[in-house]
Amino acid sequence: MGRKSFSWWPRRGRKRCWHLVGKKALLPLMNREIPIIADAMVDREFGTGAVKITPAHDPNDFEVGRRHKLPEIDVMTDDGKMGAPAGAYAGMDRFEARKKIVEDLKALGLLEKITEHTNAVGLCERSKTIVEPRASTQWFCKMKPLAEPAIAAVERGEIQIVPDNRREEYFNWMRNIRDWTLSRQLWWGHRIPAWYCKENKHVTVAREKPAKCATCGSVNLEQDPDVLDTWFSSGLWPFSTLGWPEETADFKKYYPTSLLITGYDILFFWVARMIMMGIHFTGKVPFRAVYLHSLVRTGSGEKMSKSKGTGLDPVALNQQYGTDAMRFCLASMAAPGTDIVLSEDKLASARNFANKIWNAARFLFLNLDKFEEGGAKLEELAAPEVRAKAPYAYQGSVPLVDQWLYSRLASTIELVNDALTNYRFHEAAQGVYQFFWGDFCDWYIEWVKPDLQSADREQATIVWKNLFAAFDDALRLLHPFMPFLTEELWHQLPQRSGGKSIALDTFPTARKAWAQEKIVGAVDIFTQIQGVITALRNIRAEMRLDAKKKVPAQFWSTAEFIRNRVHIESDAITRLAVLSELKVSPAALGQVGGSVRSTAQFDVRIAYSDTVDATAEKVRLKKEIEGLEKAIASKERQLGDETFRSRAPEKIIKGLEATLAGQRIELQKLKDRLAQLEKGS
RNA sequence: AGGCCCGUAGCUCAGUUGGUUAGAGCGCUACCUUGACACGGUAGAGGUCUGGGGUUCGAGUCCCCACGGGCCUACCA
Repeated sequence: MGRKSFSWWPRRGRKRCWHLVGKKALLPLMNREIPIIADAMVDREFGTGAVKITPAHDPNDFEVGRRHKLPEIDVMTDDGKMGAPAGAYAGMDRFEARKKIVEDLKALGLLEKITEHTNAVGLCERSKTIVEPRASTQWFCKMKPLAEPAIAAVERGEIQIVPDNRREEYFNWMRNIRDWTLSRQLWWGHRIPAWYCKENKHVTVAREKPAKCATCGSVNLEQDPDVLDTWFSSGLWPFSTLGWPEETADFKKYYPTSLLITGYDILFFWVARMIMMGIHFTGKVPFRAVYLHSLVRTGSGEKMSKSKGTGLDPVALNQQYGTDAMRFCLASMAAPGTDIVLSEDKLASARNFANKIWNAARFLFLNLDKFEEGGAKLEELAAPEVRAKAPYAYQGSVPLVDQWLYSRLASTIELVNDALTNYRFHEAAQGVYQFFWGDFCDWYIEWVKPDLQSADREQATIVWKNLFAAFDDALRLLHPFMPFLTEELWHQLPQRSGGKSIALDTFPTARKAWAQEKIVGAVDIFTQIQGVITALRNIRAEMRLDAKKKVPAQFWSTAEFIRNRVHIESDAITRLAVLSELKVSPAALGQVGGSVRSTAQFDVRIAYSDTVDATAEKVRLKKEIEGLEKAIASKERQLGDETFRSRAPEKIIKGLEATLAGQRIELQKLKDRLAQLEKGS
C-alpha cells in the first residue's frame, strides 16, 4: 500500500532473492526506482518475507530508513490528505486514495491477491479518529546522561522505592531509556522556546523571544508552534514550587523532601523524571522515598478512568457510607504491590466499623451520665493527667482484664507504629480494627459493664479511669484512618488546655510498662479464661439452649493457678457464659452426664444430659480426634528425625514438643469422652 | 514480542527474613428484636495454598517448567 519509495528485504528466500539486494525495483503507479535492501527487522516467517519500507510513515521503517540512508518522503498533508509527493493521488483524501490505489493496481494486473490482516491502528483517545504515523521534526531530550545518575541514586539507596519490586521496573526502564520527545501538538502548555527565521530556517533557542536570528540576523522570526510535554514541566515540580532557581528559604529548608506518594502507574511519567530533573538542576535527589500506592479499581476489576467513564464517584459513595468509611476501607486494603478492588460490600464493612465505634462511645457516655449522678466528674476520670497514670490498681493490683487490655493495647500500638513506618497501611488499619472491635468492644466493655455502676464507688472509679485511658489511645490510633469520627469523640473527653484537635495530640507510642504484663503471664491466663467462656458458649449452642437459660457448669484444671483465677473471675465468667453457677471442681471431672469441652489445660462441663445429642457429639469428637491424630503423627515423625533435631533451631523444637505434649493430653481426653459416650449408647 | 506482577476458603484479599494445627472481611449455617450497636451479638461450617518437578531436616513462602489471568512498553509485511 505504500505508494512512495523504497525497499525490500529478501531474507526468507535467501537463496532465491539474495542476488537482488543492491539492485533496484520499480515502484508501480509512481514509476519511481527504489532500492532493494536487507534488514534484520523483517520477520521472514510472515507472508512473503519481503516488505516495503516507508520511513516517513512507520516507526520501524523509520529506523530501517536511517540505517540504510533512505529518503523520508511524507506523502500526506496536515489535514490528512495526500500531498504533492503522492503524485497522481495528490489532493485526495487518504481513505479514498487507498481504495483508488487498489483499483489502479488491479487495472494494471499487478495485484496478485488480498488477504485479511489485523493491524494495530493508533486511535485518538478522545475523537477515536485514526492517527496516521508521519515523520516530522520534533525536539528531543537526550536521556542517557540524565538517567545514569538517577539510576545510581536509587542503587545507592539515596531514594527508597516502596514497594520494593518497583525498583526493578524502575531500573529496567531507566537502563533502556529512549530519548524523550518533548514536542506536543497541543494548544496549551509551555511553548517550546525555539524560533525559526523564515528565510533560512535557522533555529534560535532562548529564554526570551530573541530580537533576531542568531545565525543570519533575520528579524522575521516564528516560534515553534508545539508545546513541551506536560511531564517536562511536571518534572520540575519538586523544586520549582519552592522558588527555584532562586535559593529561597523554602528551597533550602524543604528540598529534598522526605516522601513522595503517587500511583505506581506514574513511576515513569513523573517520578523518574522528577528524579532526573532534580539531580540535573539542583545536584540533589528531590525526595528520600517514593511510596507507590495501589490503583483503585471498580468492583469488576477495571481501572478507573475519567475518559473511559469507568470511575466510581467518590462523592456519592462518601455520602452513602461516610468519608471515614471510605478512608478506612482504602487503607485497610492498601497492601503494597496489589490493586484495590473497591466494592460497596467493603465500604459497608468499614461503615459498620465506624458505627460500632460510635455506638460503643455512646454506651460509655450514657453510662457516665448515670455515674456522674453519684458525684463523679469526667475530669476526675478522664483528664489527661489521670489517663496518663493508667492502668489503675484496685485493692492492690491491676485487675486481670485491664492487664490483658493494656498489654493488647501496647502490642497494637507497636504494630500500628511499625506498620506505618514501613508503609504497611493495611496492617495498621487491620490492627486497630481488631483491637477496637475484637478486644475493646467484644471483651473489655462486656467484661466491665456491671462494674461501671458498681455500688463500690472506688471500684467503679478505677474501672472508668482505666476504660477512658484505653479508649483515648484507641481513638488516637484510629484517627489517621477515621479522622472525623475520632475528632468528634475525642472532644467529648476532657482535653489539655488548648487541645483544639485530636490531630494535634500525640500519636500513641509503645508503652513498655504495659507490655510487661504479658511477661508476668496475665495475658496468657486471660486468654485461657476467654477459652473457658468460649467453650461453655459452644456447649450451649450445641445443646441448643435458650440464650437466656442459665445452667450450672463445672470447671477443672490440673494447674492450680488457673483454678484459682477462674474462681476469682467466676462472676464475669458466669455472666458471659450465662450460667446459674460455676463450680471449680476439687478433682478431675467425673464422667457423668452433660456435655464436656476440653483443652490440654482445662475441662468444662454443662450438666444438662437430657439435651445432649449423643450422635452429633460423637461425630464431632471423631472429627476432632482424626485431626489431632494427624497433627500428632506429623510432629512425632518430625521430632523423631535426627537430622531435623540437629539442624532445626532450638526454639522450633521446644515449641513443637510443647504443642505435641498438649495435643496428646487433648487427644486422650477426647478418646475417653468418646469411649464413655459409646458405652452409654 | 519484551518487562513486571498475580493464581491461597463460595467472593475479595492478607500471610515481614522458609519453621509449631494457613488468617481476615463479606457471604453461608444455627440460635438471639439481651437497655450501646440487627450497620448488632454468640457459636459454627468451609482451604491437599493452579498443576508438575527441584533445593531443604522442613516450602503457601526459594528455583525451574507448564497452564491461567492482569498491567506497562512496543508492534507485525
